[in-house]
Amino acid sequence: MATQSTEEYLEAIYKLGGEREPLAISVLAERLSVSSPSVSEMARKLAEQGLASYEPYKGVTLTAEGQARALAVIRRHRLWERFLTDTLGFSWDQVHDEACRLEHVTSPLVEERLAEFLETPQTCPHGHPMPTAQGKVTVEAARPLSALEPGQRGVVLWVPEEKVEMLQYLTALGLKPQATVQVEAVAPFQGPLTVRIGEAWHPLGWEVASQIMVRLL
Amino acid sequence: MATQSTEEYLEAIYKLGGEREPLAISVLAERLSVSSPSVSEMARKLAEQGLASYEPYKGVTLTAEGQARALAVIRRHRLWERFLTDTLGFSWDQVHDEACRLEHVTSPLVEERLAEFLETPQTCPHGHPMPTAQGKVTVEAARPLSALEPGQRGVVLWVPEEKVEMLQYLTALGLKPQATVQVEAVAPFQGPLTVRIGEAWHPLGWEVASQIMVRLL
DNA sequence: TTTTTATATTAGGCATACCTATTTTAACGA
DNA sequence: TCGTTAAAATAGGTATGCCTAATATAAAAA
Repeated sequence: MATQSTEEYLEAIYKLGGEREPLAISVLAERLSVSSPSVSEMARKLAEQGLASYEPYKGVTLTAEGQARALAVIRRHRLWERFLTDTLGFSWDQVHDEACRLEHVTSPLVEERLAEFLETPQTCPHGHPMPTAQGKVTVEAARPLSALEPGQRGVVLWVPEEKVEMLQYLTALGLKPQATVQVEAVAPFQGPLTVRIGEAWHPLGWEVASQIMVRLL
Repeated sequence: MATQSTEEYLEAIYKLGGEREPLAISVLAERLSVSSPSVSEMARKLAEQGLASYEPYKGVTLTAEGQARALAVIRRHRLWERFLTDTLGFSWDQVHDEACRLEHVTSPLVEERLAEFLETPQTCPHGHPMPTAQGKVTVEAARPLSALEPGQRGVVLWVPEEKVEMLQYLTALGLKPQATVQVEAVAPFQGPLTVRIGEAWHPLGWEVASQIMVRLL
């Protein structure tokens, strides 16, 4: 049985792209707020358990089994987020931390019943796609809002889920999944964008815009 | 912050009566399925943290703070049990183990919203009373079904929550909270009872009957 | 090619929460 | 009162998952 800590590593590796290509130890350490030696050690253990492949100095990559485990955890996380917002009435900036704990104590049976109760949601409240119970996930082709040219419009697909202050800011702007946003202007040198959401125009820092993923209209 | 393990000890001590009088180390060890030395050690730590008073060879008792913590955990446990049965449709024999894990990862905010969503339930599915958010609990005066004389009737108040097979057996008998049961006969020497539930008569082992708590009618 | 620098690993420790084996305590019966 | 016994304490050890400090590696710059 995978420990809570193991699940957190698998989830982080997956989200940082380690299901595709070797992920640097330092990147993982940064994300999990632990030291590099701790990550090295865990990488070795994940490899021992067949959940990751790991070559010293080369980084860590999930095996098929590791990916499946990671997606199961991510599915539980996103189901709980939906429950917390849709059923208990939490705002989308409150639910990530709660779900981070609930995801590790959820049996497959509770996962299944929860999904039924929520009527099989297709995304989390931040727009990220829901992996299926079979461990598949379909990620829609997306580009950052910052990549749009002036005059182009996009539909928001997803936003970062773990940044509380940014989520509160995006709430104020109305920048949530399904919202339509038009880029009116882009300042050079990765400068701020001017975007229109509904009838309102807003300046938007490039750094923020680069984290809002959209589908081009 | 109390660890998960700490919470489990507090909960077990409370349920075994250690909120009233010193509880023997061996009783706690048996309940938690750990060795006596492990319990001794944790008893000392609980005392250090001000959650229990502990005198070697005398047993362990919860302090006011320890009781409050224990009741908070028990409240979360019972709220999750209600959620799992009432909202997700689990049977009452499936929910204890799930709730045992969920109870340790539930913030006060989730606890509060969950209670609201469930419309402030007064008991768990097994009939045990719900502690309030303020850490108070009212336990109705009860006696075991085995203490009734032939001819006496009682209303089931609560049954053991953690014994899966017994709960399945009680389901078949219809012996659930609020059910009325009449004792028709009691065999001597702690022998089986004959009880009537609705129109049906059933033999009932004394050991089982002693764990069904009722209010005399 | 050699040196520098960033990154990662190894070495050695710590806290938690368990364990078994051994010793101590307390209570009870002879 | 003394010896026996059951319960609980201490002693010493393990695995997990962290840490810091020191060392090794690999990649980039000189």
